Amino acid sequence: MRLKEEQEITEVAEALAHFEGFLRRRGLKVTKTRLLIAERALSMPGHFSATELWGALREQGASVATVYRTLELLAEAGLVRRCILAGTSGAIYEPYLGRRRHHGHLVCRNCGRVIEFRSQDLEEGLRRTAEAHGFCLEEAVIQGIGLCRQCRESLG
Amino acid sequence: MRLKEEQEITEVAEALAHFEGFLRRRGLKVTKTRLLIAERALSMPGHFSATELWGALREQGASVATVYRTLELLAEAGLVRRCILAGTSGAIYEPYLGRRRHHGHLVCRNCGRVIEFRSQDLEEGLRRTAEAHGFCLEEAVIQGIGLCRQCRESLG
DNA sequence: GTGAGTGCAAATGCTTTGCATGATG
DNA sequence: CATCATGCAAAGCATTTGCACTCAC
Repeated sequence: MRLKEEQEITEVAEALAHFEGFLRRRGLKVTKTRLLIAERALSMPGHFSATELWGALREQGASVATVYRTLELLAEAGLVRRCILAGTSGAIYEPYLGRRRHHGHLVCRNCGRVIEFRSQDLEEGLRRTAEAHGFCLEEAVIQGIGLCRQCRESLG
Repeated sequence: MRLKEEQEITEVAEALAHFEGFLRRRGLKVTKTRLLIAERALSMPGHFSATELWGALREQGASVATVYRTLELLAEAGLVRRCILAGTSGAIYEPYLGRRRHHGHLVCRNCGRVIEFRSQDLEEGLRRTAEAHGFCLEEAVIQGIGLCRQCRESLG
């Protein structure tokens, strides 16, 4: 069995290859900057904002504008997901690779903690509901807002 | 059986009473401006942005700042829900009264149409998942992004 | 009367855009 | 070598904040 770290590296590499294919299919250019941004974004350990990603890249010469433009492409390619957490005014993204797909979020409204859970069954239910409306489901957002165990106790 | 319109008026009136109680319980003041904004927000036919609501109120002298401040209170009182639709950069709200509670959204990524569906069963599933993590679920966001029937057909 | 609420305008922060320059196919 | 991508800086919005004035309690 491979180490978890190796798996992740492989996963990111595969995703980058996928991204290259996506760019070519759309007649877009495969540039160093795009690959740089994509790699950093896909290697992020969890949720991140565009500004945070930029912070991790600006020393390498990437501009905010390009970070935003590339995040959009990554989202369209399905490699990154834009998600919505409580209390944040800006957009938050997360890498959306194999092992990370099909999860939902439980966001604590008190401490901001985010708990991830497997959401395949709920997504399946949502898919059926969508079909009943003639709607073709491509992506599911399943999220709960409330209090995590700790805050539940500390707030009484 | 009462007319639908009458029901809605009653519903808004009840919600306003609830809001007053909420304000008093929190030691906040019941002001004309707050009630004005609340009434307009709760009477909105569907989803709206803070700016749209302000547009419907500015002639009556309410300022943007107060609209934002009051929307926050309404959300805390559970009378308005902040929801997340595709493609919008700003926050979108919706009245969240009796008949409208417990629904999810299917958002078409092509035309922007929003289909609402009853989500009680899915919410129940989410609640169980949350409990399993010791999380106390207060609000559920269940949403699908994809293509509506029309766009599915027209895009081939 | 007193403290909270409000309007106003300025500030902030995130995101997008226009344009000249540079890299890719 | 024609185009598309990039960086930079400026513009655009949505949202928040500071402050003097006003109103609910």
